[in-house]
Amino acid sequence: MVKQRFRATSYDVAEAAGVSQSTVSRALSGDPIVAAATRERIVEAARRLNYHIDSSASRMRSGRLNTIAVVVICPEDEDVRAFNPFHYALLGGICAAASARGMETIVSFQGAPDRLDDHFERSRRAIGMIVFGTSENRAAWDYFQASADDGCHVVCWGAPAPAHELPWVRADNHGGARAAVEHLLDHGYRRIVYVGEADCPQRQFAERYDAYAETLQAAGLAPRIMTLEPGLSRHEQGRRAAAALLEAGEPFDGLFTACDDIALGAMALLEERGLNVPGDVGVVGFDGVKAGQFSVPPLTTIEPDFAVAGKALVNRLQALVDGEDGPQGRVPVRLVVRGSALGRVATPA
Amino acid sequence: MVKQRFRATSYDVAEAAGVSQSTVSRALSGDPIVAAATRERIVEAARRLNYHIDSSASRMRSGRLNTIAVVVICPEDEDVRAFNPFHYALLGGICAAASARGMETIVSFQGAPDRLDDHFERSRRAIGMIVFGTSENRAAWDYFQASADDGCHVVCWGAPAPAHELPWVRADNHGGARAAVEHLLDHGYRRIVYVGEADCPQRQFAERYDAYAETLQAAGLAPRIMTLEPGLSRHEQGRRAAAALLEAGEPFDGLFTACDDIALGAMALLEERGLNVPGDVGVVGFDGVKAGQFSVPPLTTIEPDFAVAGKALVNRLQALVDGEDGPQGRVPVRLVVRGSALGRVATPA
DNA sequence: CTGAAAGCGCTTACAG
DNA sequence: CTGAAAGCGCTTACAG
Repeated sequence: MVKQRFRATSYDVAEAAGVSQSTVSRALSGDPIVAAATRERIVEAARRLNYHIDSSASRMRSGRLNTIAVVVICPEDEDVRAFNPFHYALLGGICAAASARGMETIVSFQGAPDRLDDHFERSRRAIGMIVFGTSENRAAWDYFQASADDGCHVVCWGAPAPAHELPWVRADNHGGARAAVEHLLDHGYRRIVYVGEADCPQRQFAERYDAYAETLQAAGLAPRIMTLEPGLSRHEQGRRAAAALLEAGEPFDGLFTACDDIALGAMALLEERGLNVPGDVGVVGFDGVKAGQFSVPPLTTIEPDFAVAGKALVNRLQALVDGEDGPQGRVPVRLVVRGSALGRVATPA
Repeated sequence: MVKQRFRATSYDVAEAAGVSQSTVSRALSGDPIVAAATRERIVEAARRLNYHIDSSASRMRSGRLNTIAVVVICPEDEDVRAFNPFHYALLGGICAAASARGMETIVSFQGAPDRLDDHFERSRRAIGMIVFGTSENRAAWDYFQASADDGCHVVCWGAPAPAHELPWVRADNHGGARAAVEHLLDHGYRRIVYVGEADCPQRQFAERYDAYAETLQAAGLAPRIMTLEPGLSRHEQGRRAAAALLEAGEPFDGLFTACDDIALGAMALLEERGLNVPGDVGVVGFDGVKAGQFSVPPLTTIEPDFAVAGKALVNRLQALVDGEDGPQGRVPVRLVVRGSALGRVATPA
């Protein structure tokens, strides 16, 4: 219970173990040249004195940083409540992957245009940055693109805008969208509309649309897109898109949406208007967010492997820092079948 | 686009500005004693050379750390997908509060018993730790309790076990639970059951139960509790509890649950069994998680102020480090009225 | 208001 | 296999 005021240095350990300070440093950094018996004495003395290597001193002398900065781009108002939970799962995957590689993660949530900050690498706090989050905050993405242009090491999830040339890691959007559409087709849905954007800052959405269109055409069916109203939450965009589809009058019986939040919004509106999901309309989302487990019906979705995504981002950043400009990364996805696209119910008329 | 190999030091800036290195250090650290004209020359030179203070060197020399470690306790299998989104919102609040105080946050997700780690403070990476997450991972909580006993500075959200004596910050569970129960009463519900635990490691749950019971008794009604099956997800616990209530046969028309995920599970089961929420049963949760916005009906809940919670935790940790053992913290909550407790529908019989 | 100098606690050639 | 010594890049008394 006693808080220690005294903090041991490597000199204290050296004295206690009867060796020089440099030998302590070698022993505790795992240098195999140190004799086993010597190492044992040193480790024991360090334990007794509750000694731990001072990270600042070690970093300064060695130049090795062993830290990654993770920047989560939020909406400009920085409201984290409304934030897409997909990004939180990705954050967890990145932190776990970094930890598995013996690296630490400095995490910052950035949104407000006047508070964007990329000092991490310049001040030698981190070897580089992993950036991800909402593609809506254009100012933030432009800012970190500028950081990269300026010599910082930046890797991102997604890569939002065509103009942005950041090294990226993405989901297998093609395979995922194909699996989603095939799932709908297999369950008898034929008039399947894509809800999202085909030509938008969020490149991943465009990839999902392309694979959707290809898969439908391969089945001899025509693609159809319902685009989103800008400036709204994904959920609200989904609601409005579904409403617009009903208003348009053109019949449809399936929705493949650019992300889960859009799907949840669309489902809610369809139910309100008296349509049954999946009996009248089948719905498949993309992201694997937790809320989809609890919706009524539970949402069938495409879920990226968050652990693999985290590893891929960390590896890519390390490679970039090491000067290897490796290939872009793709993260595998899987179809999570829940209740929202289990098949049409034949209705009279 | 050119990556700079050269990294300027304060000596380079000194030379460029025609002053000594110590003056550069003073000017850039904001020491007001430096003449305005000198400071200007220095700032300009630093900008030109793209100079930034080396964080390791600064920390080593000054001893000031300016970093907080944030430990998010996960389930032992470290599956971040199943993780309560409430904790993510709290994480965001903490990072924002730290940033507003000019501090950085090292974030780690810890779950597996053999990978628990509290080296942050010992190795001078951080001034202390803010710990929160699932109360189910007892081994992890015991571990960080031991860290605190051992002299580390630890502040937590909630404080899970009675045996744990960590400094904490908690929601205003009393006020929140009272508001929840009063909302149910105001909308005509009379047989209101608490779903959760009254006597459990999660102290916050106990506080919510106590206020629930008090409020009911003040209205001349009898409290009733339906406890949870251990070892399941909160959602599944909610389902089972609702099923058990139906089986018990004793009539009820309202549920106040210990957290939102329990409420969502309970609502799903009630709907499956043909009961209408809120027409037959009113439901109010606690946490303000996003999934509650999208459930059918949307979940009425008690939401803590995440920004205030983050600030309170950061302040409390700083005070602890400064040797001021201030009072425990309470974070205000607000009732978020959505659709799940809008009133009974009078049904025949 | 500014400069010369010491020193924070390590890692790592270099020498033996 | 181990030790003596230099030095990473700052901050901060001390002197002027």
